[in-house]
Amino acid sequence: METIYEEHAKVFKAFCDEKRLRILELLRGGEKCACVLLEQLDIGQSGLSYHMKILVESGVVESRQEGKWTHYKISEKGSAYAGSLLKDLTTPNSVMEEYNCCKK
Amino acid sequence: METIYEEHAKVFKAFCDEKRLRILELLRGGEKCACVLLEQLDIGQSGLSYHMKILVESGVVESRQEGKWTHYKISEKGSAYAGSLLKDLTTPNSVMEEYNCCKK
DNA sequence: GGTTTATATCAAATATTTTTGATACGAGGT
DNA sequence: ACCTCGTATCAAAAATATTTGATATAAACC
Repeated sequence: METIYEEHAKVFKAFCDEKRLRILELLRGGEKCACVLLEQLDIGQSGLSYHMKILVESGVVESRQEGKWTHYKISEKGSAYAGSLLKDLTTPNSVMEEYNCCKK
Repeated sequence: METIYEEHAKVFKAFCDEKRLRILELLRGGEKCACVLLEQLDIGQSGLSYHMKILVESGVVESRQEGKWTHYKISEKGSAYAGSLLKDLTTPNSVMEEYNCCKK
């Protein structure tokens, strides 16, 4: 089992690595097959596979199999979820009472 | 010097760790002094300091010194920036031409 | 001046992530 | 069937991140 924190962290892992940000940048240009990503990035095949797995697991990227090729694109739904999660995580929670320990 | 990718990654590091997500959750309840965070979290003093530094550097949290105490709160501006950055990083870029190598 | 208290920084230990090369698997083509 | 090609997975190495305890710094109080 996974805590809710780990689950949330997984979403943002997509954006925490230079290589993955480069991949996302390429995918902003539209769906790409792994071979295109491979030739644009300074990265090996197994490395790409590793990062694509993290991206897909974050929900921000979705993959589509076509014969032996895998195509990747940014998931609108997943991105929207990440955005609204970020908003949730940073929006003041009015239910909780404000209190301070150490105001003199 | 830092690449734009590293700079962006830094922002989202705030959300990629369980401890930091817990801290953000506490800060959603309003500004907190480090001592309050320390007693709520299962974490040592230097560990808290380490995570707060990452949070502040991400821009999502801001700190305020008051005598010997440090108070932390979620930065509205920083959070908004993170949100819009996330949106940018996942929004299709119409300038770039779509192309695929391997459609048979 | 000293003492106490809150926080930051350092260095070492530990844990996690990323990279790399080898191998396995599965889909097409022959 | 075999061969090739694209991808995933594994295990080991390398790189980073996190935790921990010790020490340093700086503010407030005596």
